[in-house]
Amino acid sequence: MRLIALIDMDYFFVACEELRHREIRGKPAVVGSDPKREGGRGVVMTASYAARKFGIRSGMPISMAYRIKKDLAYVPQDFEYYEEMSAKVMALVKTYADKFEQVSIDEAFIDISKMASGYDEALELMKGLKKEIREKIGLPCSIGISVNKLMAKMASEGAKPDGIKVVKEEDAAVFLAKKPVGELYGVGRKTSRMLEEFGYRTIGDLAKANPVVLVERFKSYGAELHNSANGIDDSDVQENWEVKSISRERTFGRDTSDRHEIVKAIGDMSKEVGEDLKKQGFAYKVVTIKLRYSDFEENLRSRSLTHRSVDTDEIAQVATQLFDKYMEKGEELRKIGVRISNLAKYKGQKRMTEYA
DNA sequence: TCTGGGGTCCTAGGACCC
DNA sequence: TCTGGGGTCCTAGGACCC
Repeated sequence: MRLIALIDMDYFFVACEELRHREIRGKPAVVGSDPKREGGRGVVMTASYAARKFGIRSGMPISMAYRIKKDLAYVPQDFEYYEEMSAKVMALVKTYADKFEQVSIDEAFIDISKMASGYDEALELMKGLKKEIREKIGLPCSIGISVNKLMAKMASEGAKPDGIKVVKEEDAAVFLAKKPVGELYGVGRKTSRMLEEFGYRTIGDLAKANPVVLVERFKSYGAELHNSANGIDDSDVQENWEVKSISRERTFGRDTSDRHEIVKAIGDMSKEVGEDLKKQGFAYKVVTIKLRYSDFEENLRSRSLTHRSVDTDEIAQVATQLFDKYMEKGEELRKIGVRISNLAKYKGQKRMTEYA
């Protein structure tokens, strides 16, 4: 039997800010853009539990949060600081793992099949990890323990906030059955609406559904849905994960069609993308720009280079060419983005042609 | 209510080659 | 004159997650 845990940091960005701003501890606070800044565009990235009591949620427009509660503590995001804190947490988590996979800035799966011989030992082990994160770093987290990644993730949702939950293999079906389909990992708004239209309201409904019918209705995704609803997931904790793309995007303070302003933004973002590329030692092949217009219509335009490149100046050149070629004249842009992809490790000694 | 930024994975049509 | 498949790459878009 496998034993997998998901460590999920609680309200991570705000929790990090509470460490260095004692005055907001336990208070309603959010990390996100400044609602009083020009335009006031942006969303709540993280809300403290005290803020959630007022109905404030992450992803909510910051202007809406401001309407609900003007005297929230609005803290601007500081990703470098969160990355630093994340690295400290992840270093600790690794010491408790046979296998370790970081899935986001504040979440990681670990395989503890060898470190623990059963659910009880796994629970004791994770209590130790949780205590150490709290004492050495000062941050709260929630931990889910089960027999695969999917169930560990689902268990962690039930552990929040600041808890640990074990879901044994034999209890998985009951644990999932009554939850709405939208709570199943991998089911978002669109799919959950479609599922409900077909009459699948709970995860249990989906689990009992005929898989053949699900495949008819959702193609290959149908089979996956059926497995997930039954708590089945054979995927491994992936240790050697490599980044596949690097991107930056920026929303303008107000919509613009000013070429100078846009090209400047493309240049700035291309530079940042290029710096990341160098830091991580990759070569890239594809440059993509993302255009979001005033009406939220979004277009991607990309070009593949003939060879993999490490030339960071070329990112801005290609991105600007794409912009000039595809930007619809007279339209106003809300957001512009630059991405490089089709990455491969680049080792300085080798000649470029080997990466073609 | 009016909507960020960083990612991943999947699908699908067309081009091109054998 | 009309007709195959298979494989791979390119491009665009969509859904999802945190």
